[in-house]
This record gives sequence, C-alpha cells and structure tokens, in this order.
Amino acid sequence: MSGRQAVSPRSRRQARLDLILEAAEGVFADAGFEGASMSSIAAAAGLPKANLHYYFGTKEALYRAVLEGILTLWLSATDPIRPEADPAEALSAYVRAKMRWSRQRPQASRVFANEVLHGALYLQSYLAGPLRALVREKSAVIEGWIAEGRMRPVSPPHLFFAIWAMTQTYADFDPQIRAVLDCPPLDEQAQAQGGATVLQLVLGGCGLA
Amino acid sequence: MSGRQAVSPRSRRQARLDLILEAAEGVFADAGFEGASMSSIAAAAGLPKANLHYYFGTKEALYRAVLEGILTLWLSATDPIRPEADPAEALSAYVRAKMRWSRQRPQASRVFANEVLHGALYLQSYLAGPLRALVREKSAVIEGWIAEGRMRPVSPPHLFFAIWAMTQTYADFDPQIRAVLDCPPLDEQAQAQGGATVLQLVLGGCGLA
DNA sequence: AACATTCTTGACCGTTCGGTCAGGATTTTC
DNA sequence: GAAAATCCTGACCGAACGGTCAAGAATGTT
Repeated sequence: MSGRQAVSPRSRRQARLDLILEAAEGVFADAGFEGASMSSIAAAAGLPKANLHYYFGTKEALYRAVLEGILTLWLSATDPIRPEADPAEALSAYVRAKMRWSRQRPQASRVFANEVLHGALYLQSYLAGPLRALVREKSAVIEGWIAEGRMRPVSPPHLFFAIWAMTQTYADFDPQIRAVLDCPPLDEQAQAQGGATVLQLVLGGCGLA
Repeated sequence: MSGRQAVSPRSRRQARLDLILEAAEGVFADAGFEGASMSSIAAAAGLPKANLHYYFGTKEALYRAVLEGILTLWLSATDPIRPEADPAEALSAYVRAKMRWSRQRPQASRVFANEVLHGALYLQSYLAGPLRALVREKSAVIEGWIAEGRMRPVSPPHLFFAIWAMTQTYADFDPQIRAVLDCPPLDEQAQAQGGATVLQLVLGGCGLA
C-alpha cells in the first residue's frame, strides 16, 4: 500500500526526541541539572553529543523539555476530587494515584524534586500558575466537604502538601527507605505497606477512618 | 593568668572552619554538590579559594564535613519516643521538633535531601547504620504502644517516613509551598498551619485524635 | 537523476572547574 | 628575638564542560 514507508519522517524524528528525552530524564534524575553532562546523556542515549545539540540546541532547552514532559503528568491525578464524590473514596483514589506515580515514574519525581529543591527557577511560572490554580480549585471542593460535615476540618492546601510529601518520598528518598528497611531491591510489599500507612494517616487525619 | 591570648589558636582555627562550613552549607543547599563551585563557596565565605583547600583539602572532604555536621542534629529529635511516655504527647513532641528543625535549619535539610535524592553515596553507611538502628529501636517502642492498645496499629518505620516527609517538605519544597500559597516571604502563620495539619494527620492516623 | 532538505558527527574552541604550589605573612614556641 | 610551625594566597595547571561548525551521509521531492 502506497509508497509511505512504515516509519514516517515525523515519527522517526519523534522517536529520536523521545530516546534522548528518556536518557536525559534518567541522567538528570541521578545527577541533577549541574551534575548531568551532555556527554553522559549522549552516552546513555547511545548517540554522539553533537546530535543532542542538533535536536535541542542547549542543555537548558533539553532540561526544560524533560520538565515539560513531567508536568503534563503531574496535574492529572486530582480528577477524583469532585464535589459530588465521597471524600474517603476520592482521597483514597488520589493517594493511590500518587503512590502509583512514585512507583512507576520515580525518575520523573526526582527530577521534579531536584528542581524545586534548588529554587524552582525553571518551574516558578508553573507553580504559581496552573498548580496554584489547581490547588485553589480542589481546596474549594474540600472546604465544601468540610462545611457539609462530611470530614474533619483541615487546611486543604496543607493536606495536599502532606499527601505530595508522603507519596513522593517513596521515589525521592528511596535510598533512605531501602537502607532503613534493609531491602536493597524494590520491595513490593514494603511499598504496599507504605501506601497503606499513607492512606491511614490521610483518612484518619480527615476523620474518615 | 598566663600569656594565653583571649582567642586561643584552637578556637581561631575552629572559627575559620565554622565560617567555611556555614558558607558551604548555604551554597550546597542552593546548588547541590555538583552545582556548587569552590570559588562560589569561597566568595560566600569572603575568603580566597586556596584558603578552603588549605583547611579541607578537597571539595569532597568539605562536603563530607558539612554532611557530618548535619547528621549530628539529625538523630537527636527522637528522644521523646520512650516506652513509658504517652503516645500522643511523644509523637506530638517529635513532630514539633522536626517542624522546628525545618524552620530553623532549612539549608541543612536541603543538603541532606539533595544527597539522598542523588543516591546517598556519601550517606549509605549512616543510613544503614545509626539511622536504621534508631528506627529499629523506636519502632519497638511504638509496637509496644500498639500491643498495649494505646494506639491504632501502624507500620512504625513507614510512620517515620511519613513524618520525615511531611515535616521536611516545608524546608525542601519551600519554593513550591510559597508559590502555591502565594506568600513570597516566610509566612509564620502558614508554617504554624502546616505544623497543625501534620500533627492532625499523625495523631488522627494513629487513633490519638 | 538531480536537487533540496534534513540528519549526523569528529574535531575543535573558550571557559570554568577542582586542585597545586611556591613563597611570603603571621603566630607560637623556646 | 630567633627558630619553628602554622596560615595565607596569587598564579598556575590539566581536565572536563557546554557549545560550534564544516563537511559528509541519508532521506525526501520532483
């Protein structure tokens, strides 16, 4: 059928971009922005360094592209928090989604954490923009639940900070957790127990136990 | 009384070391290990770069010295968790101590976080040694409280991970929190509200509300 | 087949990095 | 006050960094 080759130029280019972005995410997660070198990212991608510069121009541009890919995922988990939902179910679903994210994309979480940790200079517009808006919106939902007596009074933004911190710690502080628990490989049972503990604290703290 | 000058050579040297360590902690907190340069640390301390090398030899040795200073503080807050103590009071005191630490030594917290985030290669012996031992010891205390029916069953290590995450987030993720809350300066009220929320989650989750 | 566009890369460049060192200043010791 | 020990620092070094570029290879278009 037709002369179109199986791999279109568009997708060839996209595959190259994705290959580089994936390698870059891993190196940025391990070493941070300053610690990562273009040569090490190139080595991780199996490409010559000059090729990365052809596609992304500068290290900063590559870093921003990695961050952008992470942010698109970052905002999508709050869906279950809607006024008509059951508070316990909604918060449980949200916590579970965040735990899943830490388990499946730990590198993304660590790149994000590293960025915020060092001042969030590339993320400020995102934090003060879409993220703030999202927190405002979802906080209103929670305030509604509280007003209706469906859960204990809490400061909704701080509840979000707590949930983010507790769930992301399983990605960001993984070396500490593994060292303390003495389980070098990714222990599935430990992560399940962690998720259960986080849920217990959130639900218990909100009077939904 | 002798010719000893008001400032002994011992304390003169110590003052110099402390000056450098303090400057280094700040720069490492802002930029991470790789991002920090010896010249920027020297500039922050108001000394020539070669002077830092005179006292600490290498950048790595200086970094280790900064970490060591941080670790001595890191282990000291679990004191209130003792078998004969009241669970609610003990956990409250612990959470408050951790919140105070995040407020008063945010740079130390961020250096620690950065180190763990990037694999904890300089901290592994500490994490798997004294920290693991401490968690084991205090976990036994909490298990005891649970067995006596004085609090709800929880996985004690994961409770610690949760408390560490929630309290340290106020130092490590400060840019995110400030951006979302829209309070550029250090908002004392926000931090108090954060502390109250963390306490509510911990006590509520442990059935101590 | 000829041309245009896109892609690829080894070699190179200026800068900055961590670290060294000689030699002078300062302080301590006797 | 002289000798010894410690402290201080401008100048320098090789390595690694981010980034550039010209020239060739591959691909797409007509």
